[in-house]
Amino acid sequence: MRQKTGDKHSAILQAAVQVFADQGFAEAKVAWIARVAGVATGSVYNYFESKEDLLHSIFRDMWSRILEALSELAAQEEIPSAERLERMVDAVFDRFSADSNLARVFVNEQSFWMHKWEGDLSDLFQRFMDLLEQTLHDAGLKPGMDPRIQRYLVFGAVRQLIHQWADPKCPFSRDAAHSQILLLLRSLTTAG
Amino acid sequence: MRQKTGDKHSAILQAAVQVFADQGFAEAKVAWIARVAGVATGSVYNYFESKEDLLHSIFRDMWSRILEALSELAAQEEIPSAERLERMVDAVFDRFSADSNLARVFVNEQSFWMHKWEGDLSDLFQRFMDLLEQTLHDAGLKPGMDPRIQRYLVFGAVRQLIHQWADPKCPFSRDAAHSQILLLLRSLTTAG
Amino acid sequence: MRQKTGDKHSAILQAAVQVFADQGFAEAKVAWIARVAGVATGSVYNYFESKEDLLHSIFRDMWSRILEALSELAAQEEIPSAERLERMVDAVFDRFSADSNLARVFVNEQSFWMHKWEGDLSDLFQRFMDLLEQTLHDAGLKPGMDPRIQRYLVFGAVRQLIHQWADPKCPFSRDAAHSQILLLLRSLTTAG
Amino acid sequence: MRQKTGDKHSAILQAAVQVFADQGFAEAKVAWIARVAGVATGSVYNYFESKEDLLHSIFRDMWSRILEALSELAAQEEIPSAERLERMVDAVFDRFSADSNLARVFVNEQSFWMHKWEGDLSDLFQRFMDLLEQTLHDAGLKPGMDPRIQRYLVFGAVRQLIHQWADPKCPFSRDAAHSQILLLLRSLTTAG
DNA sequence: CATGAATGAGAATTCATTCAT
DNA sequence: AATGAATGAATTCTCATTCAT
Repeated sequence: MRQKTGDKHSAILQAAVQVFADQGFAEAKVAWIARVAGVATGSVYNYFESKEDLLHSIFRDMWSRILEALSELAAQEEIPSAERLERMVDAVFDRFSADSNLARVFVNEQSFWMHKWEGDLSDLFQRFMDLLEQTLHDAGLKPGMDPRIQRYLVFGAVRQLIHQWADPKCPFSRDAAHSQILLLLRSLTTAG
Repeated sequence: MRQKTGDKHSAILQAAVQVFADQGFAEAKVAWIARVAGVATGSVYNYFESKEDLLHSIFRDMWSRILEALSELAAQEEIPSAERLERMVDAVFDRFSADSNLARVFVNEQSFWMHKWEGDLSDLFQRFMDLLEQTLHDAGLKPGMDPRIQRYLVFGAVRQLIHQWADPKCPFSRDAAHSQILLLLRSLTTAG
Repeated sequence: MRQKTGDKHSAILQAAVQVFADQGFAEAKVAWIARVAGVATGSVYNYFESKEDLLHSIFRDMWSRILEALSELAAQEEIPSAERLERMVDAVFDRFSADSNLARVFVNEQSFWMHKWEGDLSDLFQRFMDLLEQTLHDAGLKPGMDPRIQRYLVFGAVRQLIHQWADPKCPFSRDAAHSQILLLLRSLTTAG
Repeated sequence: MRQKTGDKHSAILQAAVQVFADQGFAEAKVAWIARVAGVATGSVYNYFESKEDLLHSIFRDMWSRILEALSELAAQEEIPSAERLERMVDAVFDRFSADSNLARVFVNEQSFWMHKWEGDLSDLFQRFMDLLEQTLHDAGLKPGMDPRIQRYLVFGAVRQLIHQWADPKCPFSRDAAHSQILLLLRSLTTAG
């Protein structure tokens, strides 16, 4: 049963997510990713430029999907802005809940590589942060709060919860994490 | 050319912080750290077991100092608990404000390595998180908020601010960052 | 310049024998072995675990072949036992006469490494010594001689002749060496 | 209690014998030899040129002492030549029985280094072999036996017994080894 | 496109030796 | 002579990447 071309591309990506999550990018071996994906080592290079490109693709896909979801949300003006904020966070949460390996890659590698790569990926992330800022602003932050800075606080808080949740030894449930982040969001807005 | 004077141990550690910050741990070369420290390559191994031990020592020193400062704070019962919380965050902030290279190492490497090392270092970090939880509890979180989870939100928020602040292109001042994190803390407590 | 043809496994082994013979195991460089074998340094590690594994493989092959020859001999019960003993020694002699580099590796490294490795290789050597003991016993040692000990004397004597013979400056011929060892064997047996 | 100068020299030599026996020359660390000898690393170089010189000194002392003993023996013309041969072997045996670490160094390193060093040490060994040849000749080898070659057989046989005996797992006693080598010697001479 | 053996640049680490004290 | 921290050359082994098939 031959795999279709498209399958191989994503099989490799998925394998890379798993191996990067387990070993970290630096320790991950391309040959091992290929093994996990069920292809030959050389085949990886038929689909990706390099090991680094693999990570880059993972991040690009990840942020593209997240942005796509968030852009839809942002367009739905009938939703109250406070609820839009919560739904944004939900969307991010959902993305990582669905794939704890991706969550671990995000947590471990994003800081370093997003800083190192100065290209399209930073733009994607920037758009995400801008959306978050706008939404925070619309939701009505408490007096004195600067959405340009608060967005980082919110992002950092969510990132850390994802970090904990992606750990198999995490003592609290996804739902508990989720409700606590909502409480934080509400306390930041005048409504809270 | 044999260097005898000076504290090589610290010189190497400091050089390592700088090089790890610039290149990332994986890309950092021991020979380059030695060069920066002004010692021979082999001398690094007179003071540290391995490149990884270098990073471990950096983290141990970092968390030891932070914990020391926080332990003092925690003991000062005459300070109102809400203020203690703010001072705790100040202490962490101060530690990294004083050394932006250390901040970058913290931001880029902590997640991965703290998970990989399961030893004394995790304990140190755990004690930090426990202190944070206790202080949040004492400060009086809003109804429904679980200090076991909120501590991660607070830690993540602070971590992210440090991340931004350590970036030379960061558009806001350390003071602005600081006042915004205080606003967040206050909004989490009933007082806010 | 990518070499595809030929048996790299053997080429590397053969090169290793030569280089180990010339430089000694400790002084031999893997890169040099690769050069002699006409392959890239890294290719050595496609076929062998380590430099030590290279030596181990040399010894395993050597003893396997010798044991194979001796086992055949031992099975031929129609040959008088005294002659079997001589033929055994011949077989060992032939093996090393055919490859003086192998002889030098045997002479220089066997004592140390056979003691250091406690695994399958020792078993192989043990079987060789047991065969020798049995053959000495069958050939009829002189009164008072213990085959459990005499086998070491015989082995040591043969080993030393190989040692001398493998030296380019050796003043006597292979045949002279051979006839002298036969005289010794005969003097050990009642027939002598 | 300060050590006298002479003590340090021999303390280092003795430590070197032990460490070379345990680890092999190549794996032995000068720093460890110094530790065992109870001196500083640098002190080794006050008494010896190099690590290799240490081994060289060990061999020179060893062969000097052996030759000294054998020369005495050779001079005692009142002793029957057959007995002189046996006493020669005894002397060699005694030397190594008294120091099993020295025996192991002899067994493991002599072949390689004696070949590598082409100087005074080879001469010493040569004189030993010449004495052995002369003694074998005097003792009266069986017809057809060439003392130029038989001396190697005898040397190799004795060397191998020393090898076995120096192994802690050796199943036979020193005395058994000794009596078996005497039986071999006797069978080589017409008297046997 | 698929394969996986071959490549070789690169880096952490070791350790014999030196030398300032 | 004694010390032991400092040195840096040297080497094994790794692994991302290539390319002949």
